[in-house]
Amino acid sequence: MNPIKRIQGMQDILPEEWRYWNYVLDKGHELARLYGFERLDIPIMEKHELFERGIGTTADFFVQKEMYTIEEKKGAITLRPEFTAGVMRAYIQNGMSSWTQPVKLYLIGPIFRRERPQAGRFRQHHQFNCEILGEDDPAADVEVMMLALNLYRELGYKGLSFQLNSTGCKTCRPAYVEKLRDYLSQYVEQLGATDQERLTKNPLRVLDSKDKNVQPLLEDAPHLADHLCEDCATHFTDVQTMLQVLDAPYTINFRIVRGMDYYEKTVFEVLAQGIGAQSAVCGGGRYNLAPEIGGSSLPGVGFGSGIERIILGLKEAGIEPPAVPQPTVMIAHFGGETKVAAVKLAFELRQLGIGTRVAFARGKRSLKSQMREANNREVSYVVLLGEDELARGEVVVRPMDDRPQTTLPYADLVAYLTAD
RNA sequence: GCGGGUGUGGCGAAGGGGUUAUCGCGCCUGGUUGUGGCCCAGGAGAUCGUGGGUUCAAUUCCCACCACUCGCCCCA
Repeated sequence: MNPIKRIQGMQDILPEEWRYWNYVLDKGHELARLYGFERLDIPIMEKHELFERGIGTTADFFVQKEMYTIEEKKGAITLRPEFTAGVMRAYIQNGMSSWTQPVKLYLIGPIFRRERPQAGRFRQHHQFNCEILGEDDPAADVEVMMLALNLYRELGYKGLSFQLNSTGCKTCRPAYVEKLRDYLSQYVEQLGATDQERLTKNPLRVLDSKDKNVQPLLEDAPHLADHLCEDCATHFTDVQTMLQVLDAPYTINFRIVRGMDYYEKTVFEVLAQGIGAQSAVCGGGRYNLAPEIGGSSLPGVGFGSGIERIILGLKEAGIEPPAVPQPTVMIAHFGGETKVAAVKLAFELRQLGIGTRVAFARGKRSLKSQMREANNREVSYVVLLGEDELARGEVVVRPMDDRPQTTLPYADLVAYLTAD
């Protein structure tokens, strides 16, 4: 029988990994609260149509990333490949427009994309996601950006900066896209097959091309930032002004064009080292996608950050999170009556908040073996309950460091254990 | 979808056409009638990824497949 193995691209998160996870998640919760974001959870599956309409079928993301979709009698359902569309659905469905605006939400959970896995990229990964809904103030853009930046800073990342761009809006983008198309059309011959296809379907994406032959052509390409309408231009300037005041380093990168169709105005990424060939730990921007999924116009801004990638970066930088604390006591016994007493004592200690393990054994088990287990588990004390001790109402307490062991009345045990 | 790399006890590795497949870590037992770490002795644990081919003989050579992994693309 071949052992059954994990599905490709999916991970087990083992106990030793959890100290990293807890470190990151605790900081995420803490910052979210500090910035006034409230937690939202949504289902990991939605109707396929939500993503189809929300993400946009011309988006590379939608076209190339296979989603995990199940055909059901009532229509196709899909494991979420991102959070934003589901958040918008939840906003509309739960009538959040009647709440005090803006609504600030954060989410933590798994995301599924059927890509070929590699370092820093998985088919199931987890994101920490923050969204501000119902607000078009550029200060909101800056707030989510700073939340992300401070998350990484407080975790211990160094040398962080934003890659920033504006993708304009429905008013100014079409005119720019035509200019870009005209410009690029001169070089059709030199474009690769995918870039040629993009030129017709979504010319903006050519700016993001990794094709080394195409990159030189982009040197003199028109920049969207120079063709923004007044509203978008002001917005872009305001964001930059605030980032400067906050001493947040950023680089304007006209090639940042994100993969989802719904972005407008601000788009940004935060790059990090040490996550394989991947570089973005965080991507986000401003959008207005409620109309696509059947709601009224609603501005939003937010980011998603890959938790696995944050952790890879931490490891690369040699940042050590605190260890998960272990129980401090292990109770050893000699079976029979003494085991029953050990089990009882363990529950009493736990009631008092003292982390306790009991040595398990179906039959006889040597004290040596129990001591070895206690040593491996790094408990601070072994409490020994033998026949004699039980009869006399005593316990032997054996500190696992250099201190001598002592025999105590049962009643004095807690005082001894909590003394230091 | 396309390329590269790797598959040998639980984990990490070495090896090599033929006899009992090696080492380290981990695990178990004993040395200590009821006392861990260090040391010593012993022990359990492997269809050498799967299938086929070559050969008197394959875990070793060849082919295919599968899995894992890294990269392209794209993304968190």
